[in-house]
Amino acid sequence: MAGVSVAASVHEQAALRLGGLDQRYTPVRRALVTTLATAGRPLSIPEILEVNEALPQSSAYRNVTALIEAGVVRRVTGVDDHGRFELAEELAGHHHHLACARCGTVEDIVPSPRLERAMDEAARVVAEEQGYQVTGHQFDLVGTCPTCQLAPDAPTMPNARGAL
Amino acid sequence: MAGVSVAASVHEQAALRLGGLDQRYTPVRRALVTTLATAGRPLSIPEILEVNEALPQSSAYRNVTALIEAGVVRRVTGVDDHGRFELAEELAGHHHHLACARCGTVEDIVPSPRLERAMDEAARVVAEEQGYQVTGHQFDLVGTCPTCQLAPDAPTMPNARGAL
DNA sequence: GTTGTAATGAGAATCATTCCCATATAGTGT
DNA sequence: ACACTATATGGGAATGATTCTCATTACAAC
Repeated sequence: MAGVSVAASVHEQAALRLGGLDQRYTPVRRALVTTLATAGRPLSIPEILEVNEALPQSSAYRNVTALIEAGVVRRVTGVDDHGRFELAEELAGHHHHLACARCGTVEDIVPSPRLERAMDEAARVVAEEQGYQVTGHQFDLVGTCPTCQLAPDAPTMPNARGAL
Repeated sequence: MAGVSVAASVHEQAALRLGGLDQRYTPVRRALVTTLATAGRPLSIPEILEVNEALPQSSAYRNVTALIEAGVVRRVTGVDDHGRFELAEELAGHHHHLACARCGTVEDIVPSPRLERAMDEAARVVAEEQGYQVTGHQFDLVGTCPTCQLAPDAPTMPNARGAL
């Protein structure tokens, strides 16, 4: 556990999926995967750049996009407009999110199997009624995080425009 | 829109909530509320401008923001980055969304009471574990809409940028 | 009507994200 | 190792949505 404590399978999967598109698993991409894998929550590009100081913005965007196309990463939309990114569920496991309406932070949560089943079923039924082909669902909770609960009363933060 | 078949109570509520913040329920704001109320799905600013041709962009953004602050409108984030807007649940009723991963369109759906109850419960449990104060949830389905299913394979549609 | 406050609209400014392109690097075959 | 070709990189310019600025206008209360 010197530098990176990321399961080897994650990197293998990433390399494999990129390879399928004739794309390489370069150092920059490996760094991105490592960053996302160790974060435990979806990160925005600015947050990724904070962790990888030498990484140019354009490379971050370009490679996150490449990883998304390869199915290694997925984009999460939270309370604000910032794109946030996390490893695809096949690599990180299925889970949901808890977003703070004040500061915009998003955390991972794991729902009960029962709820999960109910949601899957509901998804199928409702979507088929509309003629959609369902490819996934998103169940996100919105609230106020412990930190922001303590803060006096910042007016719902600059970021957190009209969340639920 | 002429005859405007929007429940009077919606406008009353809007006026009331704006009034509470010393803000007026002006013609522009009324037009926005009417547009959103009759759409039946969340609209992006470009879409709103399409319906209200004479409306300047800056007024649209400014007033949507004002309506959000007054609790009349809420922002919805779908598959792409476009902000989409709809009437607050207190005015339009609680519901969820079905988003097309291709073109980004978002439709309203009404889930079963059973699922709704399960989600509320799960929300409470999970959030309390994390010390959050839950204020709401969001259950969105992602899929491919009937129209996009027919299209060969446009790579995530041009819509992702402009209006619908 | 006068006065004060809020609203409007046109355009400038901001900010995240994407695009462009010249250079660097990995992978492959020799 | 050598050359060759495709992909990746990074710096900066371009794009596009959203926000801000400000002079002007409309409304409400006096």
